[in-house]
Amino acid sequence: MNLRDLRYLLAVVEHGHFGRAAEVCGVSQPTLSVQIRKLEALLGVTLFERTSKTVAPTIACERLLDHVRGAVAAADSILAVARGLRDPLAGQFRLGIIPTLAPYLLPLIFAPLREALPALDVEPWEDQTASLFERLRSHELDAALLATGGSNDEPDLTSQPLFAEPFIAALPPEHPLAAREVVAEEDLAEDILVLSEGHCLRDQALAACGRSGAMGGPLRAASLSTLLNMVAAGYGTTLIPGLAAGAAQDAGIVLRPLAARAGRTIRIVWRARFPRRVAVEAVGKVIATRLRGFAEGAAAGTI
Amino acid sequence: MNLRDLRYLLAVVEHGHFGRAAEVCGVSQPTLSVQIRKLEALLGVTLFERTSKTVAPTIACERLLDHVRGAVAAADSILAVARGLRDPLAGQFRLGIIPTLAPYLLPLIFAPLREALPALDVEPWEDQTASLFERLRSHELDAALLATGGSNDEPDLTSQPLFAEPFIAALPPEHPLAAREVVAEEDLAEDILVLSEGHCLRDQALAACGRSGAMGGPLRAASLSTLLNMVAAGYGTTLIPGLAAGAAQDAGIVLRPLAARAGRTIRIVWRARFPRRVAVEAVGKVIATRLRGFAEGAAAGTI
DNA sequence: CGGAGCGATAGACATTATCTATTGATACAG
DNA sequence: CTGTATCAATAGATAATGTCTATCGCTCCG
Repeated sequence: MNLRDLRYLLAVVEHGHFGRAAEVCGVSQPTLSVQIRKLEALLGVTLFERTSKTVAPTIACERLLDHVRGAVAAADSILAVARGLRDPLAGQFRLGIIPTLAPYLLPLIFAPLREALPALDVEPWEDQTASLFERLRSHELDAALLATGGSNDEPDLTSQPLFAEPFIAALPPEHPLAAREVVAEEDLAEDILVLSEGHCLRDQALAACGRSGAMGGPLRAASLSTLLNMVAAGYGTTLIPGLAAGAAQDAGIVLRPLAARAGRTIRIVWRARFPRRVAVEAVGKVIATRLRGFAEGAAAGTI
Repeated sequence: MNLRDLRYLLAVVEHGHFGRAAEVCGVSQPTLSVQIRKLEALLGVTLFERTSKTVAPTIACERLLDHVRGAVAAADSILAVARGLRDPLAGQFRLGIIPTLAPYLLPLIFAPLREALPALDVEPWEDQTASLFERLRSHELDAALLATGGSNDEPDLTSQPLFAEPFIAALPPEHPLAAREVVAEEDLAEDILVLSEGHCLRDQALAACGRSGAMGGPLRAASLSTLLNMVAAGYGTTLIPGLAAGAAQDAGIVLRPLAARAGRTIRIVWRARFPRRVAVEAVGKVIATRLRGFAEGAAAGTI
């Protein structure tokens, strides 16, 4: 069965005349006659009672009409909805973001995203790196903002760097290192506090100060916010990402630039075959633009 | 857009695999690939994210899925409903019947019709001849039981005689003619009562007794039932159709066979192009069979 | 690095739709 | 009652579309 023939059928019902129905459908009258006959053969039902004067739908035809109209309407709605889905810069866009980035980056990019891509409905999803990779692969996310990778160790995923985020030394006010203008990464190694496992920042912070393992004990913060509170309370030092500087200062923490300028690169990652690459790149561009010049200021301690 | 392609789409969504979906659809894998691509081009939307491992529907595709399923379901329902409409001996059958026949014939044929054509839903419609012709022509009726015609004066209609219905003289008990065994039609002419205009029986009764006009006054019965009451009350005589004999006797009327055996032929009439001719003929056959042998008995006064 | 699995592509072929021209039936006017 | 007009049906040619087989290119995996 063909939707075209169903439209022919409706046209004949509406006009009660093969010739005029054909004209409306943009085909010749014989075409309509033939197709209607085929439809009748397929359905096993006579659809019209034809005379040289009138073409009247049979009772069977009338019984079918609602269903026919339903099918045609559904088909039309497919076309209509598809038309609304054509724009790759419109509709849902599920963006994963790591927890050490989300609370500090999102407030900065929401407004620019809304301005630059008003039709794009960006839905943020906060989760740790490994989980974001999973969700990317299972098509639950369209893209993710991560601080890892960049190499080609994920062949099915593509990424693009958006901005560099320097780390900053975070010290309790009474800490000896707080007296210095610049802090060497290695000097933090001794009493550094880190996030719980699974946070990429944990590994990066340890790597930056030259430690391979983590310090023991229960003092592994589950969130960066908790970590800041712990530092402020004098439990130790830490490295924080540049965008968290404001929150750290609010917590009463002393910030110092790092001697070797350790940091991380925030990248946007997506499936290589994701068809709305333009949306990914548009979102990436908005973020990169918003964060332009941030790295230098943050690294220099200018918050 | 094509329903076939929508089914292909659903198969790919269901199986997440072009090859298996193709197998299910009974076509080759390239066919499916091509048709899906065409559909994507038509809709302007990428429907699947393909890798060598997986075929995942895009968000746009998921947004469309409900509508696609709706269209396919509607198409299937067309086929299903049509299947139920295939039998010409099933479904609605609107049968017009003239008022001087309906109340006496219907009780006789309901049971046989239900037995012989259990799936046929015969809907009787009582109206005068002219009105039945109109409704036949406007497709409001599928067939009609009439006592007129039979010739080819209605080129767009066809008819078939079902049974002969003799007229019977109906007399008040005290009427002089009631003394006779057989009444001559002409003897009724003097004080015959007839139905109001529009009833074919009126003209036929007048013609049978050799009168062209009707008798004046307010005594034109609107229904045969009224006419019988009037005769019983002694207002005059009349000719009644044989099937009404029972009702006439119940009213206390004396019945006598007619000398010249005047009568009418009941025919079933339908549009020449009506596609369910088999249904018409089946109904006609049931009626004719039920009334077989009736004419002789009625004419002889054996009720 | 080679084979297996998968979707995409190319080109031949088959099916289906559509067209023009015509027929046959019917209604209407002279 | 005959010619004309109208309409759907039919025939045959042509165009459009779908489908097939064979093959490619990519990716993953041993």
